[in-house]
Amino acid sequence: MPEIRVTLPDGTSKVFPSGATPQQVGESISPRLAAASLAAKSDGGLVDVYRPLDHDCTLELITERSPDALGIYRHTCAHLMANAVKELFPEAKIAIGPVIEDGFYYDFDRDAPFTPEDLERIEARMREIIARDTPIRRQELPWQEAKALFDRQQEPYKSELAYERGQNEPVSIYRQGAFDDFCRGPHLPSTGRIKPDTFKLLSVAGAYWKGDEHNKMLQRIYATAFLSRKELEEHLTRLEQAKARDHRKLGRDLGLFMLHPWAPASPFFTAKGAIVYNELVDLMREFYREYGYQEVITPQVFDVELWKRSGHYEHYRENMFLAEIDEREFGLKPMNCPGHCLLYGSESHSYRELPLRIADFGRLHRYERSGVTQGLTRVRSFAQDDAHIFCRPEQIESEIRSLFELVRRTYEIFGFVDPHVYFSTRPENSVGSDEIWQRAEAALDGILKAQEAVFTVNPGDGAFYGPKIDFVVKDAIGREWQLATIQLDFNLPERFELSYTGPENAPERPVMIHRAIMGSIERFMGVLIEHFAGAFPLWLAPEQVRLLPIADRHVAYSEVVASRLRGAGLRVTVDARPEKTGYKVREAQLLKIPYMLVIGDRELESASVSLRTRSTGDRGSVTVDTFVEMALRRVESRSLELE
RNA sequence: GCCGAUGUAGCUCAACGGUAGAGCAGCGGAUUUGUAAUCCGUUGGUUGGAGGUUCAAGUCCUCUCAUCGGCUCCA
Repeated sequence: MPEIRVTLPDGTSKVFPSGATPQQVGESISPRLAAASLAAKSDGGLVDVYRPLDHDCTLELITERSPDALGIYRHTCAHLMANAVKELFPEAKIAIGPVIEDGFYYDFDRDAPFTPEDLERIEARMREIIARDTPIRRQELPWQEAKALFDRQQEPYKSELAYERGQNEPVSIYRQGAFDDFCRGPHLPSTGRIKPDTFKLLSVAGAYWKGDEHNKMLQRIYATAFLSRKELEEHLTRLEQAKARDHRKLGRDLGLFMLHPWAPASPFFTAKGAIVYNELVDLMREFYREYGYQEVITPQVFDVELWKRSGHYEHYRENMFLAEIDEREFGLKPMNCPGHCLLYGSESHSYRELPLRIADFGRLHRYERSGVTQGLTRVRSFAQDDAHIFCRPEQIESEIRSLFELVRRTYEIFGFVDPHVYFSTRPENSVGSDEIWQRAEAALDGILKAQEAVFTVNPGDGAFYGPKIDFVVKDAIGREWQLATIQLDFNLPERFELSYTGPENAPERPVMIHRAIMGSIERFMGVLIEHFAGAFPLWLAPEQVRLLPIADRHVAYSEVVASRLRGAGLRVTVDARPEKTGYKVREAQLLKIPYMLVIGDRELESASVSLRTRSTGDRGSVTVDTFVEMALRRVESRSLELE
């Protein structure tokens, strides 16, 4: 009998008869290891524990401790769920069921929708199938046979997949009892290996077959699973906590913004919310002074001639608010760039003026399809910390380098330390010469590498007019939000025939850099609310200090202190209601007001205040001067700390 | 836009097809209070909107609007 040599992770190797399984290899090391193995990794590829090994190879048994374990476990859970659905609803057709970041899902085609009660039944049936401890077995077969099998089972989606995948690779199916699934594997060796209290079905959602909106909409069941009950519970707790810092809930509870059905997806900022909003804008204005930007104000409504010239009428019209007035068609601006091109083009420019950095906080309106809008993070009416830099090609690199610094410095203030960077390169359908694209991409690439930034390349995902860099941060619920964007544009200057006079006294074409650091102020604020769970750093807090006089006789002194603080530029209120201190403290805490100053007889006598911070509670007595000095220092440095 | 869910007082939630309610908030009064809820009283609603079924609709049906979870989209 032929023999094979199996090399283990510790470097040792053993000889086994050909056809030995990872399971058997494991048993030769330790029966406990074999029993704990979910799957195995051989020559870098994942295999089932019962898959015969037929040549010399490396082998690593995958236990729960392995990083590959969770994915395999979840994938087997997905099959288990589909198995249960088919038993309960034989008419449902199975589509695909992949593992995702926090769990897995499975798509089904069925006329009747799945109800929450159905989910409970499915979960219960999954546990029954676990109790049966049905073996799960892999079978490799020619794609024609796989397709024929699924045709017999009237599973059109699986049949289609078998046909498509079979053209390029060998195919396999996994069978557990009467349930067959088209799958690459590997899987746990039996349904009994899933622990019955480690998964949970979460929700039902519509999803198009193959993600194409022209295809049929299927029903997707989202679920999650972990290797232990404890981890599952921790995950569910995290979801609960995320809900508590949802900016839509906090926005209402803290009185920051509201929405009205008559202005769908267009937030109203209250006086408090507007304070936060304007502090964000002021921060950018401060940077603009330092970085040499000039701020402009441009119109909201333009004749569509502008949008035809810019290309928006052709490429962006479905996202624009259009209106016909006086037999003329107008469009509300969705972006500032075309307006800035008109501004640039309205006078002649010398190369000596460049780079020209034109900033604009103008309101933008984009018609977002109903169903895609969300709180502050996806809206129809918003402003960006938008700017367009008109420069010479050789200035691109230093401008972008400086933008990187600006992004880093801005995000640092909020404690966003690791935005993910995406670099999108030239798409198929693009404008501009090869030479200038190469230069643009090389510049971006060089800068990214020089920054030692970790970045992901999205080949061919750039704008048609130039490559772009996006910065993405994660919010409290793990959703990723694109904030900053930097785009190189050779197209609009061409379309608007922009020029400047070069050193040779000849007209030259400027390059445009579109850039936003916060992105949309609305979205940025939404992300910030979640990031801080509503507890804004002092400089952003709408109400920075609340004075809490203990009794009526302390109110007058409290007003004196309040005037002193207001005079120093702090945002202060006095809670003079005849309530107990505990009541006032509770309310101030719930509003996440950074500082509470309790004022009673002792403070009155010593011209002091008793300081309480929202984060650490009672800090004892300080003089008013000491408090003002400390608070101002925190505001001016935009500190994230309160003391 | 598509699939599904939800919509009752400012907020959180009740109400079998049979008289729309509670707590908190608000308002009035009492209380003068030392670091997360003092007590009493009280206002508040075209049950998102429009139709329909029924003796009777918050409840059932149709349409519509908004929001939520996804899909698609997201220069």
